[in-house]
Amino acid sequence: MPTRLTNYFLKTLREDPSDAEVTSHRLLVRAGYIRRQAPGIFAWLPLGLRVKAKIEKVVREEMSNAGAHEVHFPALLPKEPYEATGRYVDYGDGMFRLEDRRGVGYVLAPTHEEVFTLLVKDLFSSYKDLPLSIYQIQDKYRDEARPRAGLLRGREFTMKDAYSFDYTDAGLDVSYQAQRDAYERIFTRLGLEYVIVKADAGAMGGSKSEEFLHPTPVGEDTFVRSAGGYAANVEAFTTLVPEARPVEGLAAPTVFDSPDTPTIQSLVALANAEQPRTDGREWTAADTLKNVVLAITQLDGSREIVVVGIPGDRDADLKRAEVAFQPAEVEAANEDDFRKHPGLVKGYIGPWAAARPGEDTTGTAVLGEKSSTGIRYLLDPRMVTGTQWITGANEHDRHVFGLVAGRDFVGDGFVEVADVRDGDPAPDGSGPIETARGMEIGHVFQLGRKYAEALGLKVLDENGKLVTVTMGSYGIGVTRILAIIAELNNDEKGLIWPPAVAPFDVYVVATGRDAAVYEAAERIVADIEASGREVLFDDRPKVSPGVKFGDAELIGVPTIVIVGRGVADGTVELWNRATGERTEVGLDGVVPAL
RNA sequence: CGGGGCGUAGCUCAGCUUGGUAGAGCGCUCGGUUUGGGACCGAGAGGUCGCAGGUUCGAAUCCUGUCGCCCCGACCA
Repeated sequence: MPTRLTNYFLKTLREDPSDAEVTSHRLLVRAGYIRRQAPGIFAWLPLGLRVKAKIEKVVREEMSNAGAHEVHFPALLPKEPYEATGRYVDYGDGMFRLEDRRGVGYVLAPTHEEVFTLLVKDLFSSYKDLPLSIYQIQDKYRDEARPRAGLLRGREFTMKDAYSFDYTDAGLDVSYQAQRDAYERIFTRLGLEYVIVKADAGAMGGSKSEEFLHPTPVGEDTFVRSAGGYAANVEAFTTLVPEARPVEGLAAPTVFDSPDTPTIQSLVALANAEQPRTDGREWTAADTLKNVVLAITQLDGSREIVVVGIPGDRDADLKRAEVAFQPAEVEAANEDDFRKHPGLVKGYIGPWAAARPGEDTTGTAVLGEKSSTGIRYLLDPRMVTGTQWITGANEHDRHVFGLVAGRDFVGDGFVEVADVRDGDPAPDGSGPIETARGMEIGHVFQLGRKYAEALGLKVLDENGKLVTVTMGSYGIGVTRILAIIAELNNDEKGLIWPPAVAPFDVYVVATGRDAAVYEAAERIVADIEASGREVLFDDRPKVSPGVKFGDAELIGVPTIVIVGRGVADGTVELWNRATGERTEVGLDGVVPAL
C-alpha cells in the first residue's frame, strides 16, 4: 500500500523552530522527522524512523558480513555490573542513575560492555565457543553537561555497539580488524567521508583504539594527520622525542636579574640583550621552559598540585592534560593552591634554584621527587637529557640560563600536555602534521581483559587451563550519522537525502483538481510500487501546488513525480531533487525512467 | 559550572521603556471562490502572558524570588 499524505502522521512547519540552530536540527524538525521532548531527547516521527531504519539496515548487513550476531539488551540495567568494573564511579555525572521503589539502584546504560560480558559468561565456558562477536542497536543515555545541535549531541541516542570475545591476543586482532573493515564499508555505503585516527581509550579502558572521524569544521574533535599517513586524535598525539645529548662540557647554569619580564616574549627579548647566543641565531620562546601549575582532583576528591614543564612557545592543552591524568580532573591551580605551596614563586617557577638565593651558581632541585618542595614534576618529552633551557630561578625577578635537563633537573616522568601545532613532526617520522576538526562517527577499541577480569569471564583453553577472555568493543552513532547526513545534504529549500537512506524512493505529487489527474496518479503510484520501490503519495485535495512542491522539496525524497496538467497530453514530470532537473515522460514511462 | 539571550494562541513573533484587563502572520474549523510555486473572501475556535510572592484602585508590563529553554565557553567514549 502506498503511503498517502492524506492519512500520514506528518505536519511540516513553515517556519524554522526557534530552538533549532544547526541545519540538520532545523530541517529535521521542520520537515517532520523528529520532535524535541526534552533537551537532547527527541521523539521519532514516521519519516525520521524510516531514515533511521535505512541506516540501521546498512549497519546490520555489514555486521552480518563481519560475522556478528544481533542481540538486544535493556537500556535500564542494574547498577551492580557497573560497580564491579568501577565505571559506576568513573563515569561521573555522565551516567543517568535511578532507583526503583525499593531503593535498588539502576542505570540507564551509557554503553553495555558489562552486561555483554556477563551474558557471555553465563552461557560460554570453552575456547571452542570462541571467537564470538555480538552486537545490538540500542538507545544509549548520557547526561551530557550541555546537549546541543539537535541529534549531533543528545542525551539519548541510538548506537550500534558490538563486542568481540577471544581467548588469544591474535584472535582479538582478527576480530578487531573485521569490525574495522565493516566500519569502512558502512561509511562508504552511506557516502560519509571519514578519517581513521589513533585515539585515546578514555574511560573505556583498554589499549588499542581508533576513531572514525568525519572531517568537518563543526566537529568537536581535533585530529592531526601527516602526508605520510599518520593520523591521530590530538588527545592521542605523541611527541617525536629527540635524541638525548651529552651533558659533558656544558656550562653551569647562570642566574640573572630579569625585572619586568611578565611574558615569555619579554623574557626572550631580555635574554637576547643580556646573553646573546654565539651560534648566530637568537633565543626564541622555544628555548624557554614554561612551568605550568596544575591542580589534579582524583575521583575520591583528593587534590594534588603538579607542575608540568613545557617549551615556552607552547601552551598547556587542558584536553590533553585530562587524558594524561585521567580519570582525574585537571584545572589550572588557583590562588589558594599557590598559598599552600610557598616554594613556588609565581611567575618565576623553575625546577632549580641557586643554593644561596641571589648569588652563586651551584643549585638545588626545587621540583620533583627528591626536591625541596616534593611537588611532582612532569616534563614535555622534548626535554631530553642534554637540552638547555632558560627558566625561572624561583626568586622574584630572577631567571636562569643554561639549565641542563638530566643534569640540573630531572623530572618525575614525561607527559603529553603541550599543545599540538600544524607543522609538528609526526611521531612515526612520516613528516609534518596538520590539524583539522572532525566529528566522531565510530570508535573501535581493543578493551583487552579489563572487563573480563573484573567480571570473571574465563574459559578453558586447549590445555584445560582457565584463561581470561580478551575483548573488543565497537560503536557507531546511528542517530549522529543521520544528523550528519542531513547536515551534508540540503539546500535552502530543504533536505536532499542520498538514495541509500531516503525515507522513500519516490515522491508522487498530484496537482490540480481534475479527477483524471488523481486517477492517473493512482495508477502511476501502483506501477512504481509494483516495481519494488517505496512511494510517498501526496494525494491531498484542496492543497495548492505551491504548498505541495514546497513540502516535496523540504522532505527531500530523491525523485519527485509531478502528475498534473501534463496528464491531458499523456505526460508527467520526473523531478530530480538533488539536481533540480525535470524531464517529461509518458504516463507509462515513469517506471522505466526511474 | 561561568557568560549571554529568551519564556505571550498549535508555530513564528509584536506588545513591556511610559501599568488601564491581550494582538499580528501562519496553522486549525465552517461556507464559498481558486488549483503548476507556500491563493482569496467571509465567519469562527483557540491564551492561568512560565510559576510564586510583592507594589498598586488596577500588572503581560514595575520589584523580588524561582523554574525552564536556547546559544557561547568549560565538560563530553
